[in-house]
Amino acid sequence: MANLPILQYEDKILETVEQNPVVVIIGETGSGKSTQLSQILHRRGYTKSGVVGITQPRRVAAVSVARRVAHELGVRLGEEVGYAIRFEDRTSERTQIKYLTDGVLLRESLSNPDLNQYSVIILDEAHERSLNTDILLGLMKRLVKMRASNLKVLITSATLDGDKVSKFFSDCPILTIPGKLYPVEILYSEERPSSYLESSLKTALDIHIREPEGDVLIFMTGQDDIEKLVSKLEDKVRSLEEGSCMDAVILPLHGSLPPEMQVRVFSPPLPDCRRFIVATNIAETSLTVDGVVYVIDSGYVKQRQYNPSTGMYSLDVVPISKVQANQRAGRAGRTRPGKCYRLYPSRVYHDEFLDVTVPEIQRSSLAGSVLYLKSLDLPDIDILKFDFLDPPSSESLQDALKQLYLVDAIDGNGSVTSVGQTMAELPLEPSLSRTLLEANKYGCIAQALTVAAMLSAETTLLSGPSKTVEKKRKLAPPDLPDGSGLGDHIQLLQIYEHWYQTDYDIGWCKDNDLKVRGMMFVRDVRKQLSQIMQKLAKGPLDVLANRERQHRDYRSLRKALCVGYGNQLGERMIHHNGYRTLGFKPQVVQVHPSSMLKPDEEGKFPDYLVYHELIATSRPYMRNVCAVDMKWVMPIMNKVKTLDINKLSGGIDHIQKNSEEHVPDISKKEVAVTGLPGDRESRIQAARERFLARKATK
DNA sequence: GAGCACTGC
Repeated sequence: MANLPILQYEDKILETVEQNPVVVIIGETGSGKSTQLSQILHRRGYTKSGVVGITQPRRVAAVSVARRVAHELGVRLGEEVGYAIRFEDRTSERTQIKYLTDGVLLRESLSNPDLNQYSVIILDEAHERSLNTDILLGLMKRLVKMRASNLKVLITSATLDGDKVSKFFSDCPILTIPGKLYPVEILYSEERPSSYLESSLKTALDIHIREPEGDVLIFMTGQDDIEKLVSKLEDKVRSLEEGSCMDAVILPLHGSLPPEMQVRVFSPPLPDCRRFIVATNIAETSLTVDGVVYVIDSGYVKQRQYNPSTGMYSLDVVPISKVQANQRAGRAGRTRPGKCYRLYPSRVYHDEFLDVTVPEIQRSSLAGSVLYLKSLDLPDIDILKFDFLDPPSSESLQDALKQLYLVDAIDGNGSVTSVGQTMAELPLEPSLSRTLLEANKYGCIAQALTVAAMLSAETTLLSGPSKTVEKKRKLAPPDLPDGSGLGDHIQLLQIYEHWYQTDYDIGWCKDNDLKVRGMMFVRDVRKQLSQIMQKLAKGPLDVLANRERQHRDYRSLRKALCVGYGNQLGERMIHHNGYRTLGFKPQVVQVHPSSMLKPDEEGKFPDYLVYHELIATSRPYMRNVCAVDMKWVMPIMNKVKTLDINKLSGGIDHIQKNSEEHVPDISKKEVAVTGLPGDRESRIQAARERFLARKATK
C-alpha cells in the first residue's frame, strides 16, 4: 500500500477538492484510487461532517474494496467502513466510509433526494458509463449546485473521457494519477482478418512457439466462438511435436460458465505450462486473471441494444471503443512487461473506434429510468430537459413516455400518477411493477411476485445451451411443468411453485437443468419484492407462494399481466400464427420457438397475448409470452387512441435540438460489421421481406 | 424451430 502512486498526490488532491465542488480524477490501472481516495479524504476530516460514499458498478467490487479498506484501517467491516449492495447492507450508524453499487445510491436518493448523509460522493469507474452512473452524473450536477457548501463530488474516469466529464461539470479540474502498469507493447495487424477466429488461432500458436513463458488472454465475442477456438487450439497444441514447446492448458471464460469452471482461471499456474484463457469481455473489467503477459484482441464485442423506433432488442457484434482496447491491452501488463496483439490495423483504432463505449443510456429502453426520474419530483427537473452527459435521443425518450402512459404510470400531461409513484418504489421494470399492483387488486399477488422475480433472473435460470447438456437432455428430459399451454409466465410460476414444494431443494434444480444460483437469486428478489409490497400496502399481505386458490386457467394473474404489459401486446394475424404488435409502432413478429405456448386443436395460437420482450435474432421474435383475453385488451386499445405525444412530453423541440448535437443514434448507425454474425438489421429486413413475399403468394 | 455480451435495483 505504501508504494501506491496515488499517495504522492495526496496534498494535490486535497487542495483541489477543497477549492472545487467537483473534481475529475483520471486514475490509471493500479493507481489505487478505489481504495485510497476514501482514506485520503477521511484523514483530512471529511468523514466528520458526513459519510464518504463510493459507488462501484459491480457488487463484488463494492464488497472486496470495502473489505480491503477496512483491513488497511484496522477496523471491522460494517463498522467505520461498510458496504451496501442489493440484499445486503453492512453499514451501521458508525459507518464513515461506505462502498455501494450505483443502483443502491439511486434507490437511496429516491427516499432522500438531497443525499444529506453524505459529505463526499465518489463515482468510481464512471467511464464504464452504466445506465445508473449516467443518471447519477445528472443528479450530481444538480446536487452540487444545491449543496455547494457541504458536498464534494469526485468522478474517476479514463483518459479519453476526462475532458468531456469536466466540461459537463463547468470545466472542473482534472487530476491525473499514474498507475502501476508495466509497459505493454502494442502490435497491430496489417489489415483486418477475414476471420478473427482463425487469426486468433494463428497468433496464439505463434506466441506459444516463439515467445517466452507467460499466459495468453484472448478476447472473443461470445460462447460460440470461444468453444470453437478452445477446441481448435487444443487440436493444434496437441499436434505440436513433443518437447518443442512447453505444455499448455486452454481455459474458456464467459458468463454462462458455471462458477466452479470460472474460478479455474484463478488457481495457481502449473510450472512450465502456458495457459490460454479464451474469454469474453468479462475479463476486461469484471475478472482479473493473474499471470497474463500476452493479450490477443479481436477488436469486437457483443452488445445488446434497443431500437426505440421498433421497440426491439438485438444482440450485435460491434467494434470496441478505444477505452475498451486500452483496457484489454492493460491486462497484459499487470505483473511484468507484456505484449498486446491487436487483430486490426492502427488506422482502425485511430479512425474507426469511438473514444468511449456508447453509453448504456443510448442502448436501452428508458421507461424505467424515466419513471424513476419523474418520480423523484424534483421541482427544477423536467425529464425532457434533464441534463445528461450524453442525452438519449428524443425518439427514445418519447418511446419511454408512451410506454409509461399505457401502463398508467403517467397521465396525459406527462405527470406521474399515484400508480406511477408506487411503481417507482419497486426495483422492477415498469411492466412488472404495474402487474404487481394490479394483481394485488385481484387477489393473486403471491403469484405475480413469483412471476416478477422469475423474470428478473430469467436468463440465469436454465443451464447454458452447451452441446453436452443438449445431449444429456435428450436422454433424460427435465421434468418441468409446461405452463398449462398458457405460455412462459405461467410456466415460470409453476417451476418456482414446484421448487417451493420441494422446500427449495438444490438437487431438484440440478436434476432439471436449473441454475442453482439463479433460483437462489429469484428467492431473494421475491423476498425483497414481498417486503416492499407489504410496506406499500400499509398492511399485511399474504405473499406466501402456493397459497392462493386459483382457477386452473390462471385468469386473475393473466388479467393482471395484460394490464401490466399494456405496452407489450400482440394480436394474431387471421390466417397464420404470426402476430402484429399493438400500440404505436406495429411490428410483425413470431412467438419464439422456445416458448411453452401451445396452439389449439386447429394449430392456432391465441388471438391475443402479452410478450416480455421483442428480440431480433434471425427473425423478430416475442420472447416469454402469455395468452390473454380480447376483452382485457380492448380498454388498453382505447387508451392508445387518447394518446397525444406533444402533451405527454410538454413540447419536445428543445430535446430534438439537443440530441441532434451530441447523439450518435445507435438505432440508425451502421454498427454491424460485414461478414460477422452481427448484421442483424439486414437479416431482420430480409426475414421481413421473405415473410411478405410468402404472404403475397397465398 | 432457435441460441444467450456484461452488469444492476
